[in-house]
Amino acid sequence: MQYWIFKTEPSEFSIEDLKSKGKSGEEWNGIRNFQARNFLRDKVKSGDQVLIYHSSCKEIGVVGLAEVIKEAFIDKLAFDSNSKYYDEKSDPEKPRWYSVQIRWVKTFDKTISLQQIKNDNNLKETFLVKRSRLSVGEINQKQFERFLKFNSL
DNA sequence: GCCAACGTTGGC
DNA sequence: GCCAACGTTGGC
Repeated sequence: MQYWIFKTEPSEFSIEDLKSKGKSGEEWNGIRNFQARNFLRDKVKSGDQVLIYHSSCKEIGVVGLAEVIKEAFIDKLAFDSNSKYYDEKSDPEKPRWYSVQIRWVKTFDKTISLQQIKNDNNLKETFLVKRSRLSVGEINQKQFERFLKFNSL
């Protein structure tokens, strides 16, 4: 079991949008950063736990939990010239970008704010603080449990 | 809306 | 393969 944080702008796609997709979940697509892509393509596995983080919004922070229900598959938006995620350099014979499927598990009662994360000795070591441009990143079990504990406080 | 940080591109 | 220029992210 591995633990991840996926970032999203709630004005584009929020945890409530994910919740509305129900058990079949939603494709996590549009990731256009190579390191994040490598995680999605090579490391993220079915059953992995995913914390959802809202960025570029009023209440920045970790807002809930999801889980992976389908491992890496090709992100077809890269081939759609009408999509904002179109990438002319992605060759259908040799796809560049990948998605995974996740489904909503729970929405936290209260957002765990970036400020709280920065103030926590354990959580301040996460990529949310250290590598703020990365949109998909791994956290360890201890950090994951710390997030859940924050929620239950 | 500003701007610092930083990932990506492309010329050499 | 270096690195300057460029574009984007994301907190404030």
